[in-house]
Amino acid sequence: MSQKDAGVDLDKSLGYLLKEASSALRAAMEEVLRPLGMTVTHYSCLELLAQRPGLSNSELARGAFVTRQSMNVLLQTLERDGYVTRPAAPPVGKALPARLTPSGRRSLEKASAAVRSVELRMLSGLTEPEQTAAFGILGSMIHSLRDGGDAAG
Amino acid sequence: MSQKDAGVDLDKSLGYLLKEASSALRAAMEEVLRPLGMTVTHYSCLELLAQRPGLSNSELARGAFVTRQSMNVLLQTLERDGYVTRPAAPPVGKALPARLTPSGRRSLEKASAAVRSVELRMLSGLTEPEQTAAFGILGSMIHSLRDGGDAAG
DNA sequence: TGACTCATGTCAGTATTCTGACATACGGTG
DNA sequence: CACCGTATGTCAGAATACTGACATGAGTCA
Repeated sequence: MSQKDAGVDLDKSLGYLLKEASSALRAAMEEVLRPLGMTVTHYSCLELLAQRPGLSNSELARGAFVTRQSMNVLLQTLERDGYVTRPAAPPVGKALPARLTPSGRRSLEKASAAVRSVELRMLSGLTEPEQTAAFGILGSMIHSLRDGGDAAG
Repeated sequence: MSQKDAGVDLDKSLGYLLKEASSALRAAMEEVLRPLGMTVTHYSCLELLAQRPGLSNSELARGAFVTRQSMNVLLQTLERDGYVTRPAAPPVGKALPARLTPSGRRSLEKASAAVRSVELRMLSGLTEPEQTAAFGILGSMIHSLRDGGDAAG
């Protein structure tokens, strides 16, 4: 009731829009990943590993925006299912470098294609200059949020 | 190891950046909301209610990007703590219109100021034209994601 | 060498959210 | 009036992620 016809002049703050966009992206990714039996975090881990082989559990966790503990649970599943391998003993320190197996790489290929289609759809409404601008804008927002605004010149 | 000095040329896809920005924003919000004993979803619900009094549980859920079930749990807590009121019986249909109590409104004021400071910090790295562009860009991305790209002219 | 700090992996418990399912209430249609 | 599709609130169970805490390994410094 009053969902589509009401003006919905809610916040329309950039923060709300950002959350809305992120939510829409996640939903779209889940939709195309589900038929492949993969979750977004699942995919993120594999993609991270493909681009930077040998990442440790903690590094993977940071890259996927989850805790070490959550990523560890996921890695155990991926390892059990044969998508990822980790040495029995750490080569140095405590960090166990993870790597994709051929099976993991194959699985990632399909998922990667699916996700790419979502990203292309997301970009389809933007002009090239807008796409370039989006990179800079999001980058600036992240930087300001992390370093504390304009204080960290 | 190799976290700050490595190039981190990861995806750098717009999707990843969007997730990164959203994650940074959420973390920043949690940080300023925690001293007030509030979570992000908690705050979102109150803010939604302030701007659109009488929203139902389902409508609030959509606005906060969670399920009806999750929002219902939250609403019960907010009701118990005296921040929100709902009539015992639905005036029409099954939807129970929720409203902020004076206590809820007071609580929201502080939270709102805190969140606003975060949003200002996020915007501090952007020029005015960039801020305007950000609205349009995020809006376009959401639209394309929801309606299926350029197919829905 | 010994103490200190930091990062990592891991265990345990908790919290939050989600999926599935059901009954109810409104609106449209025959 | 009866039927059907949609939307809502709600209950129950499962999945997921988080916080807290601990021991280990590496680097630094006296």
